Amino acid sequence: MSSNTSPVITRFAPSPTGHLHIGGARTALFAWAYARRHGGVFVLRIEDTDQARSSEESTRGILQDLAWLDILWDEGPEFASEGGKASGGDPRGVGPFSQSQRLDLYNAHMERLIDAGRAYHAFESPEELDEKRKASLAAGRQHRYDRAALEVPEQERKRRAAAGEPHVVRFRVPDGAITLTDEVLGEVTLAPGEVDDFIIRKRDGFPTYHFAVVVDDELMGVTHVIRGQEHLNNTPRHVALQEALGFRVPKFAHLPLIFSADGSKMSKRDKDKAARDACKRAGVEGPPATNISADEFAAWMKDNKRQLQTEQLAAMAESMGLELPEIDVEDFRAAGYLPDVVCNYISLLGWSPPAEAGKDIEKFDMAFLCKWFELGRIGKTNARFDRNKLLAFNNDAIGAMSDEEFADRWREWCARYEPQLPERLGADRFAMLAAALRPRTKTLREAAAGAGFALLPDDAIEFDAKAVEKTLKKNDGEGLAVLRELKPLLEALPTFDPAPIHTVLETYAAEKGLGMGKIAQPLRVALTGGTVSPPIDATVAVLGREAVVGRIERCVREIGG
RNA sequence: GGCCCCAUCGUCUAGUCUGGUCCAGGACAUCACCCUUUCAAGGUGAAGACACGGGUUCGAAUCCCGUUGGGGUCACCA
Repeated sequence: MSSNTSPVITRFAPSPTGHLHIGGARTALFAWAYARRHGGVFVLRIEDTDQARSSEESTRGILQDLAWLDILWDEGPEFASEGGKASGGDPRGVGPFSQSQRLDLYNAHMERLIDAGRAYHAFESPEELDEKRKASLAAGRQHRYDRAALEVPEQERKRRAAAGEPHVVRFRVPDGAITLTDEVLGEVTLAPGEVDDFIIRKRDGFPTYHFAVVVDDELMGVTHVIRGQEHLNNTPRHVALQEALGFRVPKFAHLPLIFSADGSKMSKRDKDKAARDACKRAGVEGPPATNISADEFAAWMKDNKRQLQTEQLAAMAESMGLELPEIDVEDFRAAGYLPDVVCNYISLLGWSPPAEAGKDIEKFDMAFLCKWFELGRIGKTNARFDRNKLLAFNNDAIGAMSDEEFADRWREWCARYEPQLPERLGADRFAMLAAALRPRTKTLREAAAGAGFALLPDDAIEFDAKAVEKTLKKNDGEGLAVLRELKPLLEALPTFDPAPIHTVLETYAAEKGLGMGKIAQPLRVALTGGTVSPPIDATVAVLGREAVVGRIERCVREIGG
């Protein structure tokens, strides 16, 4: 970086009121990439000024999700990820990074504003304001705060506030139009009177978002504010505040929003919707999970706006065999997507690499993103999230891996979501299965599902009726005959590895003048109960001699009668 | 509803700023065929868009205006 330009400082500032949403992840990714590209600093700040909704647990979850995506912050809460990489810290001494710990800082600047007459105490109750709002609405007027508090003389306002009377602090918004320049959208102007005297300190003494953001961005030296477009209308407030406080005005870049496939804004509600629709389709009348009360369920079914807890929805989905749409970063992790693929895909939502980077490049890694990311190439139009494309990318990434790497990644996934799977399989069979499954699996979860046949006890295999008919009974039971002849051949094999198994099957097929399909399919049904499994030699090898012989015997006995 | 933002294949997008090289390129999805030991994957090919209407210009996807459509936002939430 040249020495005459100030370093780039970006930040991601989530409020810890829930899980990290995939849209939030993209915001973080862009802010991170921009800082990386310019050799700058990426700060993580926790916006927990809403005491009622913020939680420590959410904060931990968000840090974990970011670390999983490998979006690591230079400054912010200290965190050691599972991979052992440390993040956070405060080399410049601009912390703490939780707003709830910065109250003194906010109050100091707030007092300056009040003393300068740019902000004032207001004593109306929330109920009072609510009534005024309703009255405006009923009269068909746009509601704006009427500055009623200013009718109380200044000295009296200060006296009452000092005496401890409950109050808020409002910013006295300057009269003129407010214009800001956005790096993505260009100039945006709000006419005079569009912004009213908004609250900057709540009754509970905490600053509102608007105030805290402005103070923190200044104190932390943030040069580029990168955030979602839903904040665009807030930005004039921030600019007005920055000017009143004598702060630098950072550059702004408002990102287009991410929508669900149906065109609505992607939100946790999508899960409620999917679950509710499923309940309606199935005609469910009582709560399908134990962590939901009957009343709660009934109210939720009736009211499309009502939301259940993530855990409740998960329990419901589990009991109904339902797949909820992925919304949170954690959802994608659980669904078996690779973090680098998720980053690759979401970076394409609203951004594309420049031509200098290469022609029509879509698949790239984090280093590429950091090398080429620029605000000027962020689009203005909202994007729909296309799970199919993400899935295709994930599939391609898995396809490009070595068997060993896939096994490692799958093992890590299993440790979190299916810990019994590698334990019961053992290292050798796990590796063998991983190699067999890798070319035909799109997600790590899918691989786990495909491993089911190897996990079941031999006598628990359920033979699919259609498969039995088609591959075993048809043509006077030619499939069963194959099984009977194959059993001793397989049993006699000196080593039970894919290669010799393959040779035996091929030799047998040649002798009988049969196609591989006539042999592999009956065997597959006998061993797995169905017609879908990894290549037959791998399927046989993974199960091992004992299980193979046992399963064939049982199949012949039960189907052959 | 007020205000603000946006508008290229079904979807994500390249191209728009610096009009002509664009009868618009890529990717995902779709369809067809090939391959095949199931399921996938893979290969080849096809179909598919400049929202509409006015300007400006020799020439507009690209510039201007309007219409329509979509979205965001209107809290003592962030």
